[in-house]
Amino acid sequence: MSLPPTSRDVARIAGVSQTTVSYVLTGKGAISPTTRERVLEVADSIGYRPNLAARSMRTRRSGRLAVIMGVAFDNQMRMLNGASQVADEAGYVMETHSVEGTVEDRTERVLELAAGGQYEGILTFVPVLGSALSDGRETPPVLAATAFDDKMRSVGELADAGLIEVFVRALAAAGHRRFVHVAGPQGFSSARARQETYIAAVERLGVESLGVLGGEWPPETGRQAVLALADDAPPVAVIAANDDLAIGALRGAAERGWSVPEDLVVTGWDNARFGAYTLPSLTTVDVDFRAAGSHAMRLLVAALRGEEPPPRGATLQHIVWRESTGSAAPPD
Amino acid sequence: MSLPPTSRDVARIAGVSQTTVSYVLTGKGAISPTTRERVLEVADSIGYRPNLAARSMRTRRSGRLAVIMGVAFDNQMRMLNGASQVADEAGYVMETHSVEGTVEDRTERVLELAAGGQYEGILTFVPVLGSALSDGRETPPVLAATAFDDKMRSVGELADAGLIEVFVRALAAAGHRRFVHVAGPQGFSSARARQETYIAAVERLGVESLGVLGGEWPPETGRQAVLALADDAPPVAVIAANDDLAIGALRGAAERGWSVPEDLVVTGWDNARFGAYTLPSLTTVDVDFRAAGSHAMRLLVAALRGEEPPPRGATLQHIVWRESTGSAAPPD
DNA sequence: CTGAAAGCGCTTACAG
DNA sequence: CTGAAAGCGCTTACAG
Repeated sequence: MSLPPTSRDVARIAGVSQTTVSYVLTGKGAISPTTRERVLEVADSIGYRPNLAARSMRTRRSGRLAVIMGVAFDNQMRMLNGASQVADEAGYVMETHSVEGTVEDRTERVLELAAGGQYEGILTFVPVLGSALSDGRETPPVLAATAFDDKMRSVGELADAGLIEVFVRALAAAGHRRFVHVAGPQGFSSARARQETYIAAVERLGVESLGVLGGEWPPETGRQAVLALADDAPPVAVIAANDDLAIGALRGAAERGWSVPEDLVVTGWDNARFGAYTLPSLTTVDVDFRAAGSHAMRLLVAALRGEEPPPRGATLQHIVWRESTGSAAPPD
Repeated sequence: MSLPPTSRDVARIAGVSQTTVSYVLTGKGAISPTTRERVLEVADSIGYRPNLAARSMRTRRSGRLAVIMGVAFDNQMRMLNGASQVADEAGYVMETHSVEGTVEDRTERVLELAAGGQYEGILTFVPVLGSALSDGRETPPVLAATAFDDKMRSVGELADAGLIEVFVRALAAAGHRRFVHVAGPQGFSSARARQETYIAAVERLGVESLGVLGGEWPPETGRQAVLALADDAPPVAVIAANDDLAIGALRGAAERGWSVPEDLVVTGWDNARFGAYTLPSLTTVDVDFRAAGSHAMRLLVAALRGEEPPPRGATLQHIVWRESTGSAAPPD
């Protein structure tokens, strides 16, 4: 139960000053190879590891970046991967914090973290109030990697729902005249954007819409949406807000004896792992969450260095046409 | 770009000592309501927030717990939920760190975190060398919430593969005589345990095994495994190491014109969201990852308080029988 | 009820 | 090439 060794212990044992130990460990100063060797040996033998809190208090540099995550989104893992790699390459350690509660709770938590002096920069994957986000050269910078409502700044790629219109257009071109949207919860700007894009698209193309169903993310919602359709609904095109809803819709169709893609076609969103293996396989939108995470972290690192924000790079979304939409060809 | 306010700033503006500010903010000492009020007001007005690094250095208590995660496992999110809630209730802040690299890299990272002085306890969801784990009353305690190999201590529930034998037994009782296992990567003790349990079970029951295929987690591996079976393999029971492999197997069966559950039956593991909606729906093992996370965190909190480790509670796994195994009844 | 002072474990001018 | 000393922002005996 003894206390962990400090740099002072190393110094004493090695017969040098604390200064020398510090120089050896940080690689600064000019230390003779002999001394250096001895210090390293002692440090290793007594298992010395620097106390990061003390170091960061002194240097006002923690070398640490925080990512704020919600607790329930699988896709965050992929964004995390991308962000983590960029942070690594930039020489930062990235930590993640999970937050729950209301948007006010989450905002408060982010403010605490920002003021806690332990992070040089913060990236949030969950929505917080705009008041918590940086707009200038504040320290530490706080950036959001997701878009949820108009009060928040955001990198925004993930809320882009333009491909919904491409779905509707391509299916209309393939002869479909009747559509329905199975929406996600409207608290998510991604879900809202998809719904709005759907509504605008059916109107613009002059095809019939049986309306907007759903409103939650789980597959059961997709299943129920299809079970709720009128018996004479087919042929109908189901535009689902994500792949979970879409697989639920496939199941619902089978339960009603409707075959896909003859009676019903289905599109999803997210390119979940299972989508290529459903029966029939699922047409969807591949979202490069990893790239979204990378890009968000790159923005943070650029802000940290006072550099220009890097350009967006290639688009993060593209349609993956599979069996659930039959022969609806990509429009080109 | 000005520095954040310190407790010294608050003291100066409020016309009191730093001591008084500290007492007000920590709720210790006996401060008059008037003074208390004024300090709080000033602190709020200048947006003061305590520097946690300084506080923790002084108190040697950070109130913070770290969870170490790998980057690629969806199920971790659920474990995190459970752990987070327990930490919260126990009055700790929980942070997560993502680690990559070899087991040595990860071990080193855990050791750094343990020695960094910023956490009162550490829980790892990814395998690390046993040398990084606590066995006694070390500070901070480091516990593992997952079992990967014999060198590591672990809470272990997640590596329990006993239900594989229940699958084999129930399917044999329903008349199945030919089995095959689609394994996960053997670097995971969960995958290895399932494979070993499978091998022991087919042997004990005297049923035929077509062998062990697979060796990776993605659905494509499951599909390939079924495509690799001999034409005269059916009727065959496919015991897959997880649901991703199982949905791949379903797809492979369809591609070969084999119907499920007539020609082929399939079992999965994990109770993924999609499993109730595949065609046919998937028999699987529901794993209460949230409870596993809760329990692991409870163990950590108990260690922190010097209390006895809490008992395991109810089992975390149970079979969910669905369509992919036909009429194989649970052996109640 | 309040304050002066010490010290947590580091790093970094500065002096030699 | 090395060391003595100051100080990062807090908390906490201790004194009054």
